[in-house]
Amino acid sequence: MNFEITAKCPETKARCGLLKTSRGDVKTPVFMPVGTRATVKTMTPLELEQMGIEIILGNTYHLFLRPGLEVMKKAGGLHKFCNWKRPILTDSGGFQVFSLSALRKITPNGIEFASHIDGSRFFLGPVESIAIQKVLDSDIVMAFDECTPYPCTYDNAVESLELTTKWAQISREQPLNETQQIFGIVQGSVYRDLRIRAAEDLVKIGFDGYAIGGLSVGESEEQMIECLDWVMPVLPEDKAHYMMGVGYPYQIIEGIARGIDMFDCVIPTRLARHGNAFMSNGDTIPVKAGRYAEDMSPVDPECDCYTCTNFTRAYVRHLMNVGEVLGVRLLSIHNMIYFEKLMARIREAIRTGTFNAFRARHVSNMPKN
RNA sequence: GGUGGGGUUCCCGAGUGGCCAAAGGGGGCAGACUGUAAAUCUGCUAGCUAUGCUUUCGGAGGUUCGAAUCCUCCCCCCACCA
Repeated sequence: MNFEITAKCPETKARCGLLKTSRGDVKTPVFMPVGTRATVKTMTPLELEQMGIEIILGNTYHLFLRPGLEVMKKAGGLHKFCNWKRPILTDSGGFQVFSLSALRKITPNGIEFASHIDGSRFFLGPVESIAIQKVLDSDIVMAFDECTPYPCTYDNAVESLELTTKWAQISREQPLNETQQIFGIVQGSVYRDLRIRAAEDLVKIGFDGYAIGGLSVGESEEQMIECLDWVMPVLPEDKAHYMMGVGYPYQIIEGIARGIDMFDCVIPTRLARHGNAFMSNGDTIPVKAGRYAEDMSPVDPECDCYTCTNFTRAYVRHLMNVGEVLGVRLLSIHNMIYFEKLMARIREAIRTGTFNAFRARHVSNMPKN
């Protein structure tokens, strides 16, 4: 068993668990920082470890293009290359099918990409993606899927899902290193029957864990939650559930309430680079804005991270304003710790049976749309 | 002292008779960001009693229906020569 449930919320589907990998266990619910190009932008592995980060992401598409497989082989895999000793989950490149849609051509066996760097052509399908992830030697491999865009007609969603399911089967059949696990990805856009069928087909194939993809691509908050409500009852309870690409704190909390164990999102690091900081209640403030130019209070008065205990909003705003990299780093440190501590608080709330109350306190932060 | 070049909106800088409140940068301000083509992108940036009017292109005059653009004088800056 690669997943063990250690506590359950009496009122919701939330649970605490341990995701077991050969490079260590991961306490869930977990937020996984995104390290697309073999780095969680601006952060050192030591800093991440000290924050309590137990698993990060890497990306098949980006690492395949640069530095390329020869370098990865010579380095002895992604862990050694970037000196991260804890688990790594690699995304399959399926999201790039979505985000780089202008540069691709879909075929039955995969995607013909024009590299966003130099335009050179290459092919990425389930066979290629898994083979690359085998070289990367990530602990959790993701099946190669097509991240369906939104909006999407029913017919297009059917067509897309058929490919994703076929590719899931092929992905599952590819050889992996002994220590590697592989997760399947539920697509199906915002259509109930497609989402349910997608989940059922993946369960039939049988994966080490199950992800829900194709969310936070433009659909409403309600639609995102609805998809979880359709899919979660179909997924095996004793496997890890991963909500891909999500999200904001209130979205994470709602996901956990529905039985999600794993999340990843660029939000903490990207917003940091763009000058925004998370507050303890889940809101963000634009620290780089002129209104903070003379604000001598900490970025978040309730936070005890290195940034908040040593520097003022005025200083961070100044650094951002003049383009000093330290501003970006200080905000990245703060936002990363905010997310890690949010997850720790949630795990504690689940263990002590107070998760639903915790959740209620965060509901007010949900935007109305 | 002589010769040449130049002074433009917060800054740099384009414009050399009407399509100019004046390109483009920068700076400033606001917003966006969800399995990272993102330390990025978008919008606004003279004033007003606002489908129009007022002030603005070193200063003062002038030519013209009309001037940032042409003419005269003045002030200042830069380069080279003495």
